[in-house]
Amino acid sequence: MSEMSAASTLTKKGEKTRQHLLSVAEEVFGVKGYFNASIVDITQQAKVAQGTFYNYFPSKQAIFEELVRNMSHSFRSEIREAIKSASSFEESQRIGFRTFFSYVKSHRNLYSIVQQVVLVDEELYRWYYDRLASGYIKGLEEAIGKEEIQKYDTETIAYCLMGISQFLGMRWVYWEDEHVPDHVLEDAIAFIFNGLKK
Amino acid sequence: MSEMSAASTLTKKGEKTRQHLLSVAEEVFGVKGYFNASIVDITQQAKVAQGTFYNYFPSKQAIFEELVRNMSHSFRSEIREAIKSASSFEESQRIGFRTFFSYVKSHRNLYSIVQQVVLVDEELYRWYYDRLASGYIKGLEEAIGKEEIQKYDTETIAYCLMGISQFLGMRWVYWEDEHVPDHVLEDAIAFIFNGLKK
Amino acid sequence: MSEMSAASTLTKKGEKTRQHLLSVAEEVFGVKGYFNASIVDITQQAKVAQGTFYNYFPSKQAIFEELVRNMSHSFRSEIREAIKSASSFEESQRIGFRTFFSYVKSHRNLYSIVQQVVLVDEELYRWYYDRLASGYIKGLEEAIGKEEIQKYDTETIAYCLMGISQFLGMRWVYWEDEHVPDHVLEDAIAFIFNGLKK
Amino acid sequence: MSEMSAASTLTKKGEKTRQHLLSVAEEVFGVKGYFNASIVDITQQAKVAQGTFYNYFPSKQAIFEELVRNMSHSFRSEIREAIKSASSFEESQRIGFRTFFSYVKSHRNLYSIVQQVVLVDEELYRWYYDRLASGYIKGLEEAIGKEEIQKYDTETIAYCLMGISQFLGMRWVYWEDEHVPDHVLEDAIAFIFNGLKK
DNA sequence: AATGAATGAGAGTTCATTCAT
DNA sequence: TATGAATGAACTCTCATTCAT
Repeated sequence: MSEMSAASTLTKKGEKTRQHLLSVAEEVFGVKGYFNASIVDITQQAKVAQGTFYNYFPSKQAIFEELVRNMSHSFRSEIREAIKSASSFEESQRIGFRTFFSYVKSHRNLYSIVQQVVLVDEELYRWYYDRLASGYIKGLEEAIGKEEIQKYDTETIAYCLMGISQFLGMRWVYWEDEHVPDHVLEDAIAFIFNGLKK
Repeated sequence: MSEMSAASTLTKKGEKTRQHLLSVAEEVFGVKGYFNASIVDITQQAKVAQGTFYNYFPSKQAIFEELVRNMSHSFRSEIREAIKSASSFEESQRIGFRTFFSYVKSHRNLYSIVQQVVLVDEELYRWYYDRLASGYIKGLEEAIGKEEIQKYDTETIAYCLMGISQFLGMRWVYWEDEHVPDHVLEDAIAFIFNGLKK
Repeated sequence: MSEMSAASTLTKKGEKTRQHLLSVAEEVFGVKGYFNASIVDITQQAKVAQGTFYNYFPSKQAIFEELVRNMSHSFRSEIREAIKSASSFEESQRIGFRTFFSYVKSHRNLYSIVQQVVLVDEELYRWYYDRLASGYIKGLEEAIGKEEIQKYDTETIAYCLMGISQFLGMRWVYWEDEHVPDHVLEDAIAFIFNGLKK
Repeated sequence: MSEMSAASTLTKKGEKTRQHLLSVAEEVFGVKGYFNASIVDITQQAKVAQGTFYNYFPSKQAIFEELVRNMSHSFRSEIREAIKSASSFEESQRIGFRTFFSYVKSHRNLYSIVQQVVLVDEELYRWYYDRLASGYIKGLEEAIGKEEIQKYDTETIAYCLMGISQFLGMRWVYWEDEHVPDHVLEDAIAFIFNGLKK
């Protein structure tokens, strides 16, 4: 439940090992998938003994969940940071989308991991999208307050927007391993703004 | 009907067993997930011996793939049938969405299975969405031809629409096990049509 | 125990099926080996149902044993026939060797089967070589009686001769799938006759 | 010493377990045969868990092959050692035969294993006899050089000699579980020397 | 803190054989 | 006579986890 679980005290060396395992696990899970990846895969690639893994994480599922939570935070904070300077709802959306896709492009493994959460821990999966949605909802409510966009049910639109970015990311970044082409991004954003504007 | 030939000849009894296994597998995979479900789970629930399974399917993955292909067909043909009578693009979309959600509601397990395909066989996963997308694209091109909607890149919009339905289905049908509420459906459709109209 | 086991009465059609299975089994066992070959391999290649097999043979081992016994007979009778006309011990040996190697060359599968007997049924294995040895012994005793060769322990020499033909057959026929080269055959025979002559 | 590296590091305890498994496997394969022996047979007799087996050997075939290679080495080095002191070709042959038979007598299981190699891995089988043959050939060439024996094709004679020892070993040591009787050994050696001498 | 040996339940799959039709 | 559906025990192998050092 706590986001920094594990042991109460860790020496510097211990902390380093722990982080190393997390980063190796990110790659292994991303490439092989949660179910096809084994603890041995992780420990071998990390060049530690199997037992070492269990000094830092209580189970395979635990390290996976920690990765997901980490990703959720880093991803959302990156977006938050990026749209800080935006002066309008439209601009913030545009920046948000771009950031999302470039994040996905450079964290392909993490993106792949999210898709697997549903099979590992449904609760966590819902948590992940709930948190993500709440960011969207806040933005939408503000824009509605300022009468920048139509008065839709914000949760509905939030899920629409998440669906759109997820599927465009899947189609271009994940399948083709390319950046989402500009004309695609422009058409998608045009579609969305037409859909939202008064 | 089946895309994979399997055995050369199947008696009536054999065909029945095979269908029974398929239907039990649908439930088991849907509930437990592909990786957590075992052949024993399927054969026990189907009340046949483990060996019987392998008289009809060469592997666990094979039966899973057949389920996905079956679903792809039945789902798309149901939609196709439903929107036959629609007199405008708008009406066909509205009917299409409704049909999608009611299909998901009554085939919860199949829906859950699709989400897992990506982890089992990525090729099949792409095949599934490619086929689905091509249906959307055809409808969009027609509507553009008739100048009912704006001239967007149709593939982009197709993936947007698939993303939207997927996420609304996930949020209300899959998580809450309810029908998508009317106000959600209406807002989503309004959003989409505003987005598309000239 | 009886060499014609199976059913008491067989129609013509039944007898044909039975022979067909035997001949297919010879190939399958020869190529894949007893343990790697399955009844399905045999019935599929013979184009009959699995159940049909058990109408004619009580078990996998039974058909294998019948093949071995058949081979033992046909092989020995071929040799016997061939050396009938020989006018001296030396000539009969020379003909015997040639016949052995050409038999092996044209019945590669049967030869391969013999090598497996030891793992399937040790008793049968000993029976096979006992019978073979007794032919050699008879010939040797005769030659000793006629003072054509030295007075060795005939069983010992019989096993020496069987070992020699077995290993030469293995080396040239089985491994290279060629006829035993003439110079090999000549050297082997020279070695043997020097060894035996007074 | 081992030709296959297996794990990167093995503690003393690990090495002990590994050797124990090898020695138990030798007995199990020797008694039941490769195909009739299961990993469970080995681990139960070794009193370790099934999983332990796979900590040391990647597969059933791998441990079998290692046994064969070990045997090949130990057997040949024992012979080599034994005939070191021989002052003539004749003496070395006599000692070699005796050593062969006493090796077989005290390593009945290993002997039985060799007979099975052909069914498990034909390449390994040929390797085994090639190596063995090359020892014989070297001895024969030397003797020919010294004009101690006739000028035969050495490979042919090597296979003859291997066949002879194999079959005598089978007949007396393997089947009767006795030492090869002296009169058999003497007759065989007489036969061979008559065959070889000038 | 780190190791790696040991575990054992459970996985997917094979196959000789039986039996009702 | 021929069929092929059904069986279930047995197989090889995997892997998350524990524990003594």
